[in-house]
Amino acid sequence: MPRPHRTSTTAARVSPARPAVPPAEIFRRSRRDRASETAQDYVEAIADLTAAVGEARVVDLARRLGVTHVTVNRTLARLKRIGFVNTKPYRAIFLTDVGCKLAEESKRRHETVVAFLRSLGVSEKAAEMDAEGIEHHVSPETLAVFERRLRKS
Amino acid sequence: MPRPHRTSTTAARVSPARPAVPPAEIFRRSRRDRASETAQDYVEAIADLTAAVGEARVVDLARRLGVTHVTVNRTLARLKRIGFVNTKPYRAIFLTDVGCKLAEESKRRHETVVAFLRSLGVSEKAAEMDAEGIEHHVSPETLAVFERRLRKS
DNA sequence: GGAAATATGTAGCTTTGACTACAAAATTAA
DNA sequence: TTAATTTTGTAGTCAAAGCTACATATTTCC
Repeated sequence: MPRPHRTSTTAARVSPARPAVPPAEIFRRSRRDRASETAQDYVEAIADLTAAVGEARVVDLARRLGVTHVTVNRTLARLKRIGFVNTKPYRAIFLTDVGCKLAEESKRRHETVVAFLRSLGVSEKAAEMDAEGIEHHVSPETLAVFERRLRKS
Repeated sequence: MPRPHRTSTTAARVSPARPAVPPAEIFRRSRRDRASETAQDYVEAIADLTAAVGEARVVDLARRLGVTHVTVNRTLARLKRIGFVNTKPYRAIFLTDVGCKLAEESKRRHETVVAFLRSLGVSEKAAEMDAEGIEHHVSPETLAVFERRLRKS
């Protein structure tokens, strides 16, 4: 016979554990972040390409992001629906004002994270690699701490 | 009339840009990381619960992770398929040796990231929140840097 | 101008992770 | 020993992000 059931409340009380930071909330935020990661990667790539070669096109994005052009198309459709980009069939992709703002924020965050890691002695390669994942999970508070540290060094 | 096409190679050459770290590779790794995040979150939660209350059960995991029990069930099926957990209907969930090892690594990484952020002056709440997302993207090199810094302080 | 090359688009499939609604098993309590 | 509660499981849906294969535009180049 299996072990006894415990009521929700009891179970919660039984594990007072350590620092006592909300439980599920943390994971919920983490998941929310994940949902916007793709959007940020795309608008950033679009901004970069536009700045570098004058326009962002599907193939360029596909190459840059390491996915097929089909995936790019599908994702762009979503970004258009959300209001981050403007697209017309067979034309270059443009950011909306909102998308542009997001791209700038993302870029700033990305650069801050890279610079911070570099300042700690992390290699350029690792800093770039890690930053790509980390940047999406850095809260304003932590970002401010990174920036302060950078100014000090 | 739309703009001229450029060949792949040309496009690549046109943007020598900054540090010159591979392009698509970075995003590919980032996506790979994302795929294993869930697994790590689950095995860590299972290990924690087992340590705290003697066993990990579906409802507990659901509460902890902030999802429904259905989601937990589906994910556990995948983790079982991959070989991280052992489950039997209506029984508690156990980690395999492999799952256990992963849980330990994850926990260590998590704690290191939290401690490192705290040492910089980030609040406990923000440190916990950010670490949950960040930990999955910290390379061994960067982790080592964090640890070295912690020992120094 | 027309053929070849390149880019873009569409159809259809897969996996993951999330959900609601409903059904069945196990535990607790009366 | 039932009845109520709680837990677990199952069916079926959805959206995101990935893919291959095929079709259509556009550009380039001879």
